[in-house]
Amino acid sequence: MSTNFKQDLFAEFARVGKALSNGNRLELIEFLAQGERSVEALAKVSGMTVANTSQHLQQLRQAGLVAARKDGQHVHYRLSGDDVVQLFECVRRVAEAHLAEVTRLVNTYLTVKDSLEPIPAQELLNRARDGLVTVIDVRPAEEYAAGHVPGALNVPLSQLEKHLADFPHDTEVVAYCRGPYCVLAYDAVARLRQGGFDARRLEDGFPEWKQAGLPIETAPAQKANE
Amino acid sequence: MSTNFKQDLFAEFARVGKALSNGNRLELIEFLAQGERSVEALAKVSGMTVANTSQHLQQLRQAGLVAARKDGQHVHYRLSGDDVVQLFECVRRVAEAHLAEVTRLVNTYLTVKDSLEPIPAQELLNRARDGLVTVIDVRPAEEYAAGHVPGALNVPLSQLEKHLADFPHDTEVVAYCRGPYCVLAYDAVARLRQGGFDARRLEDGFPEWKQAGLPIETAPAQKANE
DNA sequence: TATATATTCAATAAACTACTTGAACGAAGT
DNA sequence: ACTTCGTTCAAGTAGTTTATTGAATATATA
Repeated sequence: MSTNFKQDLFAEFARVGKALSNGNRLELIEFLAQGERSVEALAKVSGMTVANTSQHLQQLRQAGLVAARKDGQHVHYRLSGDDVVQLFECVRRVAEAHLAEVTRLVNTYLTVKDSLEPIPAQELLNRARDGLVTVIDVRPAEEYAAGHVPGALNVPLSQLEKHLADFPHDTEVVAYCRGPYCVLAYDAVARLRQGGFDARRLEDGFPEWKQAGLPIETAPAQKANE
Repeated sequence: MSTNFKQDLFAEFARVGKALSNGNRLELIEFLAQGERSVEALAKVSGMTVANTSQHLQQLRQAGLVAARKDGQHVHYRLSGDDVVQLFECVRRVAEAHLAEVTRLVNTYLTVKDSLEPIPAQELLNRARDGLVTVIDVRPAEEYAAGHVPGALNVPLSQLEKHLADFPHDTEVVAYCRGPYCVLAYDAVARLRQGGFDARRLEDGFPEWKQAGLPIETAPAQKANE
């Protein structure tokens, strides 16, 4: 009886693990870490069919990781708490630390990574206070609107080209996006450097920034495309 | 190509999730959080056959969560890092917070839980410094030897009865074991209270204590069964 | 060298998971 | 009432995981 308790309990814990056991679901979690999303938006961004996406969301919900809100004919999913972001980051950190294949992948695809010397969050915060740096958020406008680093300009990657002239050449430009493995910021920094800017990438992305308890801004403070 | 990177990467992360997707494996992780163990010991404690245990350990190893050391005819497994303990605790916390079934199970089996008012780790540390409390570690001797709360007496549950007379009636007695859902400390506190002692349970167990960065003692300081 | 012990490997059946397809449902707009 | 749209459900197939069993491997002991 008391021996069943533990097994039953751990079987419940395993439901959380099971929810994390599929790459597509992890990708959904990562997108949901940016904010609430409709099924369609999640399907589009993850490259799955809508039906397939719906089923995965169902599984995430049964494991308690996401919650749904119905609004008209749309259903908006969101992570059920900040602890889920933390859990995701825990998984990522363990995989980075102990799976050789992860480091191989990172080295293969992100060869630039080392040469770009990412800037730690705390350091960016200090410099931004002194106005020594221009911060740009290269995520889509909706993700920026849901929350961003204070004072950051929203310059979606697609519009970077247009706004190159707006950036100062005398201060450093720091770009960030969805997370440490989101390629948006990598591409942005590469382009900026090509244009002669002193550009760097923020270590990690917005969810990690928020998770670390650093200040955030939810109102769209500045738009680069005024 | 850059789109494959993310999928490949997340598929790797999912291997970690997959390792966590089975209750038996989670139980193995919990035991390994106490220290190194042989396959046989793990099989015994988890109630699985040795072959079955070996296979699950294999999977944990492929996911990078455990590492093995061969010593004569024994193979000793251990967690591959403290980050794995943290990951396990993350899973547990999320399950506790978002799965109704977990709270139901806890309320069904551990009805005593609320009435025992567990003592937080930091508070215990403060009181122990002032000698206001007797701390007992009710885990088996080998787990105690691998690390324990400084100054704690090792009184395995099986020997509690014998040593009841050794405990003081004028100071509080605090018991701890493997973790928040390990029943050893519950049983010990129940027995002690029955004997008229002022007994409480430490919130969480030894792995959580260690994980919190609190001081630990590895040499067997005091034995209750001298 | 023979034998016991600890662990892993291999083969199997039963159970489960992922993805696809097409239909069903319910809310909004015409 | 009818159509459209976003989402979910249901059924089917291919592939994967689990637990069991018995054999294989390797290390120590006699």
